[in-house]
Amino acid sequence: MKNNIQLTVDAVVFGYDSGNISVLLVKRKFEPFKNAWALPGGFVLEDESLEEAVERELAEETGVKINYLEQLYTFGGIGRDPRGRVVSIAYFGLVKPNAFKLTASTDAKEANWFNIEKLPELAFDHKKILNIAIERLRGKITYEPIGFELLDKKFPFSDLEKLYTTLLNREIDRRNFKKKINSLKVLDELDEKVSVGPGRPASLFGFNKKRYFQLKKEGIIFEI
Amino acid sequence: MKNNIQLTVDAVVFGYDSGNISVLLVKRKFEPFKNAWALPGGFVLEDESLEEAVERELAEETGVKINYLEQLYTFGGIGRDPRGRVVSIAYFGLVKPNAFKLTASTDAKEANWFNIEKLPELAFDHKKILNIAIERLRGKITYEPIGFELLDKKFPFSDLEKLYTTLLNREIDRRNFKKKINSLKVLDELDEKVSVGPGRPASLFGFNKKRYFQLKKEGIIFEI
DNA sequence: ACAAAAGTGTTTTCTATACACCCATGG
DNA sequence: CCATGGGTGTATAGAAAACACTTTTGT
Repeated sequence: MKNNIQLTVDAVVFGYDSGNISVLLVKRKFEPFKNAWALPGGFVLEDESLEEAVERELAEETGVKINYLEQLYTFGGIGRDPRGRVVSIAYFGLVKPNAFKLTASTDAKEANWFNIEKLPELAFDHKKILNIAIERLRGKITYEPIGFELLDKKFPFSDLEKLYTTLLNREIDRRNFKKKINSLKVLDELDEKVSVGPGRPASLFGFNKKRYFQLKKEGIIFEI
Repeated sequence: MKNNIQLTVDAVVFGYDSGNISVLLVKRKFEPFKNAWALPGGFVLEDESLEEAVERELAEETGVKINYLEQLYTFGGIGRDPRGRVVSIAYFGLVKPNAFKLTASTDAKEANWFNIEKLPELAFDHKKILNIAIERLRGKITYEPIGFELLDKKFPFSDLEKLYTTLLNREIDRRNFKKKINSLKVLDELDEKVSVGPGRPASLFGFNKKRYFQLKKEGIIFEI
């Protein structure tokens, strides 16, 4: 009954900042695919859960602190790793902009952020995994209020709007969008304004975690 | 880098017949959990894909011919198998009533169908897996026209209606339901009627695969 | 003063829901 | 002839979509 299948985890971690969706990649130090960019990840240890494995690998390889993590899909095709049979459980993660900016500024490291429109060649079948993750992100954001996971604790409403237009790649009517978000009651308007460059200063919003988790539990469909 | 993690697949296969949703279980012949009911499944071989493994195990253990198969979730908790670290990739399957009836009638076998409301104790964490699968089935049927996978090629409209009322556990207005299904244009009305017992004979419907796959590709949301 | 971004309501259209009676057959 | 299940349309309410101007700041 013993098989010789190796088990890995891979993480597709998205970050967002002012109109750019980026994904976290690491440069491979060893063969195969030495020097190619790849999703962070690695072998699962016998005494750790899958989630622990993902978090450990992310910490080791990138130092990025994840904000949201869910299982994406398991890839088990026969020829996907030249070293032999390797099955990989892919995870889908989101980080807040501060984590994002931090690592992004730590240039010249072996980990880096790439705009999802401008990706390098990827090792293994990681391109395929990434595409599935992007699809999931696009899909998920329309029926679950997951977008907040990518924004700062306090954010102007226009950030949220820009996130949706970027991700869905279409214009959104600001008034209708606001109406819909308001109807969910997940946003608390704060007594604080922020002003960046010309234009009227924007109120900052926070999101109401309690209400948010309640909606998630109800499996809310909110169809942007 | 070698780990000692074993990899299995498990299948949650649903069948439907006249108001009953059933799931396919097998009785375990060996320890651990000898004689307990469990999801069909087993170890993945090194030279087969995950889907091949599921289909092989299903054929070996139950003889049931699957009609629809998708990956459900991967379970990798540390203590889930007393034999050691075993990670299981669970699949979600649907069969047509004929396959369903066939095996159901082959009584006294080691494989059997159980109404999802009347389940026995299950081995391992299979109860948890099954619950997640049921959730997925309920959810999926409301936003993807997946229900047809559980019905015969030709079926009276009332079968479809009954499937939905059973699965969603609420009454559905027949006229509104018909309107909604019709608007998807996935049903072709056939020039054939069937009559079972008293009552007006029902027209038979087939479903339009072409249109159906097109909708699936579009990720249609149809919200029953 | 003007350019740039934020903020705000109303009308129209479409979709969802509620609702009840006639039809065709078997017994 | 009656019990059983199949088949059909309309009116109302609610949700989504279309649509443009005013406010506040920086330069």
